[in-house]
Amino acid sequence: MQDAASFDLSDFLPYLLNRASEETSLEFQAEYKKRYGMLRTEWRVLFHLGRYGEMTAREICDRSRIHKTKISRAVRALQEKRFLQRLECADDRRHEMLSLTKAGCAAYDDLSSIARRYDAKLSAQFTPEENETLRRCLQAMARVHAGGDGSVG
Amino acid sequence: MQDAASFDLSDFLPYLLNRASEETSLEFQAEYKKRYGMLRTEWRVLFHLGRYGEMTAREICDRSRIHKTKISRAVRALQEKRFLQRLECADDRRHEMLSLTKAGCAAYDDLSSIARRYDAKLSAQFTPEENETLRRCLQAMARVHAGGDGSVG
DNA sequence: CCTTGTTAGTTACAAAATCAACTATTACGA
DNA sequence: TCGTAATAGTTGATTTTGTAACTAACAAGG
Repeated sequence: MQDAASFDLSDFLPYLLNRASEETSLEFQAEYKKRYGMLRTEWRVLFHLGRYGEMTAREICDRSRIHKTKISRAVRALQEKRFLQRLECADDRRHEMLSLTKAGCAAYDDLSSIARRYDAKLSAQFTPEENETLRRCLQAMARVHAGGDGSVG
Repeated sequence: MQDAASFDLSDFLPYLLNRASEETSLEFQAEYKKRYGMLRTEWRVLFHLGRYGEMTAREICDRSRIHKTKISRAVRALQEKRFLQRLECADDRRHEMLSLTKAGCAAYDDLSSIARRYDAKLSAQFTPEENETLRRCLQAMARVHAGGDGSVG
């Protein structure tokens, strides 16, 4: 244990990331939980559909890196809440196009505006340069692909 | 959904943090899982004891912000793996002092050196300034207290 | 001392995540 | 066109977590 004396848990990036993630998630999680009874995966699926338009479960998987079983259950839960609808594709009946209902769009509008305000509040404690660096580093580690296209349809 | 068109999921800090956290955890998680059959909480408890010396479950709770039930279960699991031992305090029998066994220390040495190498690898993709900023921002959001004392005992 | 309150830690039960196996549909190659 | 493989998605069994209720030990006031 001697040579590790200089290594503190708060110096370990995965730990810091995890702690920051959990702290910042809590406050926002309360919103979609309390207001819509949503789970985290449900919120994410809702967000993907609201932000990027209709897509299949598979596409949400690829973009979000959430496992397909979680997606499957979240989709069903959102459907039961009448927030999304499924439309079987005629050309390949393995696919189902998912899209938000009116109620789903309303929930998305509501939650995404809360998200934006919360993000602004978090960012406010840092300078623009710090924010820029922070997000760049996080994106590098997260391997986020979500923005890398134009399929906003 | 119109006014949210400018708000991308990859701009949302809690999301980015969560994604970066999960990505970076995976690789390291594989180590303590594969080599010692440990869960994340077990690794953290091990780390706290290895790094900061013997302490009670309560102290680990306070430092790590992990819930006491998780600590309780992790402690039992580590004990069953013969990585830690409990010693009831004579003056207050509600407390138990936890400390690592020889095998626990060995596991800590092994894993913490892997952790340090992995951290170095992650950091290597950024400049020193970026790293400094990244860690400062993360610590601000994580409200990490772990380093704020001298009780290395 | 005996009630009331507090702290440390555990346990029980419900909710959720994970992993593997499964169905249904399409694609491809001999 | 028949058999094999691949893809999309679901379901079930097992783990893991979270919430809340619980036990045990101490503290403090009457």
